[in-house]
Amino acid sequence: MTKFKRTLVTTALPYANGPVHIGHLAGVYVPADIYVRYLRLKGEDVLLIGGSDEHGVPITLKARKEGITPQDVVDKYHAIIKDSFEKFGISFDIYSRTSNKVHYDTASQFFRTLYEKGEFIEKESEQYYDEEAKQFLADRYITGTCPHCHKEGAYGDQCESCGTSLNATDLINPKSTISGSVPRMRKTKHWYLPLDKHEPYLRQWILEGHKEWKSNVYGQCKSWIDQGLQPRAVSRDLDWGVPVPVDGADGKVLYVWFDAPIGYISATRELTDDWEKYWKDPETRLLHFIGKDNIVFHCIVFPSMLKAEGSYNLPDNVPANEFLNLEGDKISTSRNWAVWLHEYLEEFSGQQDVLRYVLTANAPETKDNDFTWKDFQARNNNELVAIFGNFVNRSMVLTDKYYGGKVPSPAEFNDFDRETLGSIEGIVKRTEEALENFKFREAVKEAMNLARLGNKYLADTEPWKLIKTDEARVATIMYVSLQITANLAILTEPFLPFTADKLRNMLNMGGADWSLCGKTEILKPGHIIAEASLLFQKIEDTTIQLQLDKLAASKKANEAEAKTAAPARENVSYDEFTKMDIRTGTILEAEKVAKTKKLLKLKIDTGIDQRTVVSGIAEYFQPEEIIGRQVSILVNLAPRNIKGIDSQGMILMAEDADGRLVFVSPSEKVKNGSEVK
RNA sequence: GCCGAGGUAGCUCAGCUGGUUAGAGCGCAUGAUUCAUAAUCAUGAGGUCGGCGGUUCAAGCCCGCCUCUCGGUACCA
Repeated sequence: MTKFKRTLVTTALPYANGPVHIGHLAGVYVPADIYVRYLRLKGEDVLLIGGSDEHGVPITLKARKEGITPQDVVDKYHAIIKDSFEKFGISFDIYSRTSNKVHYDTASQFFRTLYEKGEFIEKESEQYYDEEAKQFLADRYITGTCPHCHKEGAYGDQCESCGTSLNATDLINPKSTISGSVPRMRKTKHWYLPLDKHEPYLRQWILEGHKEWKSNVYGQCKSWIDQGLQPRAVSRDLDWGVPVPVDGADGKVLYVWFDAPIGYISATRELTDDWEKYWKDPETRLLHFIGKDNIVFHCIVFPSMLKAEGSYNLPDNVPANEFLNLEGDKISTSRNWAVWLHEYLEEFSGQQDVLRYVLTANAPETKDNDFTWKDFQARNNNELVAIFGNFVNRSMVLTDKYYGGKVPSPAEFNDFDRETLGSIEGIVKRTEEALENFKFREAVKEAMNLARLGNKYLADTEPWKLIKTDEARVATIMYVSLQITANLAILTEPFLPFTADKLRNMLNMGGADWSLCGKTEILKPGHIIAEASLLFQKIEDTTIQLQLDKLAASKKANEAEAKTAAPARENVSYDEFTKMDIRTGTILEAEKVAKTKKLLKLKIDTGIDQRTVVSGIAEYFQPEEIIGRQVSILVNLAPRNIKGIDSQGMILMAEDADGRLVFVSPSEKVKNGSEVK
């Protein structure tokens, strides 16, 4: 750390098509905020940069669906997100957005520099074009029948029914969602960033130069680099985003992944004229706080961009976290399985620090973690209330009772006093060390140990007994207790800023100064402290139950939705139907296709012949259990080679709401080759 | 299948380059205590460190095989 004079911390830009939830907070913003607050308290030069990511196709889709403009969508969510962060005390130096003019300028300029340096490859490819709307169609703008499960309404990039990721060109009967017309293939030109060109550098820089990165980050990078990097398109045919700033690029914008990380730079520019010092001076340390889904962008792609540009620093570390689950299930925006920050702020008004604490103590630092309301309650009641809040309250109430709220003059310290005061420094040191290594879970636990120390000190010295016999001794005890309390008011500031602030007010001690941390005469004898009020409140079972009920309702709504059958497809004529030759057949042999997860190779007696069919059912059936089974098979489907095997036909399956596959078979045994009609 | 990250006490997690009886917090039990939001403090119970095999004087840590979870990737006619 000594080689750096200042630090620039960026936080992943939340996508402005919805509000933010506890997963965002736990993985990125709370750890970044803790880190930055700590550095600031130490008087270091540090900036915390954030902003909303406001481009990309999902936002345009959402706008279309709601009949408003993309700008309306991002305005709405940017405001909600920004407000949530502010209220949770995420101390951004700036929280900006990528629809700003500064960002357009910065991103264009960045693109132009790379363009002029010849850092891009130009490639032409064929893509769907909507002739009515006169625009190219992003994958998401195309719907059609899924080539896998044959459900209608699959998107060009993914079928939501079977979950398969698709190429738009694979869709059967593609349709533009913009005009409803049938799109045509048309040539289009795009620019690509040749990541492969940067591979040797990345290999050296990360795999040799940054072995200290977290194992999840390092391993992920190694995996990507070893798999071989491909050129990545940096532009798209779309009208929402930063226009590609070269001639002949009408209707093209920067692809969102290229545009978004430049948002970090734009935001810094917007904040200060001195921005280059933070981005280009090698004595500045660049840190990206992100979730694990962003590792490849921040460790491979963005550094390649910065390297290609030539004048920027590359990140010194990328402390990425894993994911937070909620009550055992993946957090999901679309399924409304989340604790939304704007809702928490209303339902737990004034209790931001409780959530900050729980998310820090249980942060997904090394693996995915689970957030449960029961744990939330327990940590509040047993740790914040019982250990921290209680100790502070005890020392202050006793001081008030015995000394009218005035810090007493200590008599001589005995060994136990000295030992207690002496161990403060160690706690501070261990907290600092954990913080500097991005081990926030450990850091907050260590900070809480200071309150534990206080409770033990009081229990062992028992001033409430001594007050009757040895007043001088009590003065010393209260003095020591108050010094611990004062230390807590500084030490907990990065984690629990609202509480620490309240505590410092109670102690009349002004702003936090980290250099006092570990000192044992922060509050001088005679100093007047204010009246004690409780730092934390107990959370009752009923409050927790309310939250659990809310989640249960969400789950129920999801289930109801899953039960609704998809609407019927477009009518077909009888002739069209009879083109499909479906027969009954019997499975003679079955074996797993090597090196695949889902595929079984089946030999079917169709009554006409014996043929081989590859079927994606291995996740639901063991080969031996289906031999002899009668099935329905589409026998005149054009053959296709899958994993080196010619598959001649398709077994018909019914898919249950949970994705489980079930054979569609005759209810009684019939002759093989019987027609299904 | 391949790549990556994990699998350590009921729960959440530490365990440095392999080295004495494997640790912490919460929960649980018992005792102490009453200044404090029935909070606190002490003590204790509880683990074949995912499984099997190997290297070593010595393995949670190294090697091989297997298994489960999460992520990436291939595959689903």
